[in-house]
Amino acid sequence: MKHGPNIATVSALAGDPARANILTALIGGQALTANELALEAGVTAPTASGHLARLLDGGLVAVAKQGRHRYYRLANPDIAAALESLMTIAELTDRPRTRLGPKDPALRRARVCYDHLAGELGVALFARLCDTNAIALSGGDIRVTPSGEAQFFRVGIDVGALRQAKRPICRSCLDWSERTPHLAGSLGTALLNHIFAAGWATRLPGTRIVRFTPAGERAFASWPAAVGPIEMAERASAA
Amino acid sequence: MKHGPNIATVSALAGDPARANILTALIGGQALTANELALEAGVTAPTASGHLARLLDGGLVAVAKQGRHRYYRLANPDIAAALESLMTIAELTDRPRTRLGPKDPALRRARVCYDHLAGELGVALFARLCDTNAIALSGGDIRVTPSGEAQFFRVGIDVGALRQAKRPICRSCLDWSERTPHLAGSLGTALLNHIFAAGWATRLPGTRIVRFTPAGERAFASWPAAVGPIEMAERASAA
DNA sequence: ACGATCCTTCGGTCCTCGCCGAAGCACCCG
DNA sequence: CGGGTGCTTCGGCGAGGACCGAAGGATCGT
Repeated sequence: MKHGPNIATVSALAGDPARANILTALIGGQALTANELALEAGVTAPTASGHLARLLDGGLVAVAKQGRHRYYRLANPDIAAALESLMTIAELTDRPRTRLGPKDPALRRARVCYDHLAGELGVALFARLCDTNAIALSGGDIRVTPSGEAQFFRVGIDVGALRQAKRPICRSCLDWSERTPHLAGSLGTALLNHIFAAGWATRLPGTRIVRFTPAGERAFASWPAAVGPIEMAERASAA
Repeated sequence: MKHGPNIATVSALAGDPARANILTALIGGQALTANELALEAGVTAPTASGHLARLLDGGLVAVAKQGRHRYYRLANPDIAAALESLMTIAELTDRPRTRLGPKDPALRRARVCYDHLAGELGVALFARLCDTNAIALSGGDIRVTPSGEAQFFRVGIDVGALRQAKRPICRSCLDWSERTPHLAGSLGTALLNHIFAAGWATRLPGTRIVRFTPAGERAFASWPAAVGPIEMAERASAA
């Protein structure tokens, strides 16, 4: 009567409002202390502590103690992806059609999804990478094409180096606000890091919101630049 | 302090063992009666009825009354996709490393995911379609290529007709046993229907298992169409 | 070494919710 | 129009667990 993995235990963990708030806060990607999470969840410290112990036991979060602080974070990027995927169906099924707060439009525009970019701009980036053939489907996984690798190299991202790590380079992550995928994986992380390093955007403290400067958004809109035929030839002959 | 859709309500619905069993049973794709679901969940009829009322209210399932029977089914294919995605992380985080029953290998081999094929063979099919350039990434969505459309047409699947419906043709769905996507959407449904119509496989009654005949599996292995020499050359030069 | 800060464990209260048996509708059949 | 079947509602029981205040480690600063 029951086959396959048991959904119930995991769902029950995410099913409590306080724990859901904690998990949602952690999608931001940065590790938070128990007190910060208690505040975020709207419960007292002891209550939050109990919840965190449960999440830890369930394998959804991990902890790193540093002095008298304990920094909690999601156990791995897949958890973030699953949570976003849960949000997509919550968005559909929630009865009180999501009373959207003032920050909501900004969240939908651009936000952090654990360690990569999500929202309209995240989805747009993904679409751009597809349209310029920088990435392509390959046997159920997403792959960086040779021309894409050259593109990324020109803007300072070394895909070859990313290949060393065991973590997947490209992974799709379903965007809850756009209902279409955006790019996760180590390449997604590298791209987001570049956006911050270039000063195109900053994080709104304490939220997942990514705020682009006007100039930054202009630069981002045609990034990474498509490789022209001349550069292609140069690069080919150089290699 | 809380932004975005509320995960908690949806997760709480899936967080009860009885309800989780009900939902898992419904991933099979066929609508089941309240009594069948009660049996599946291991609870009495009144209890199941209460759970179903809750799932209905939460928008996770839909019901169609037919005579004195009430047939319950998942509210839409996206729910099935989200549930499979939940299974992927349940598979990772569950403490008692998934005691696999006797049917488990068959489930992993090939199973129904609401209305399309999942498991090893489902993932293999998806990979084959990518490798033969029948489908490709396009702006965050999966698209049927012209050559793919011709391929499908040859085996009796009219993609043009599928385009009439508002339902997306291609959609990726994360496979919990393979941890890599397989094909959902109306094309995925059409492909699965073809598999049954051709007599290559049958459903094991009362389960999600799809049992291929030896001959059927051989035919399926190089389906829809072997790559012609011209396309092969194209791919070779591209790489 | 002392207080301050962060976090957890403990004890106790309260309430939600899962569960069943029995009764009540709704519908089909003879 | 009764009897049988499928499903739901009702009443009551019991357990799990969410919550907080207070107290107990652990660790830093001075």
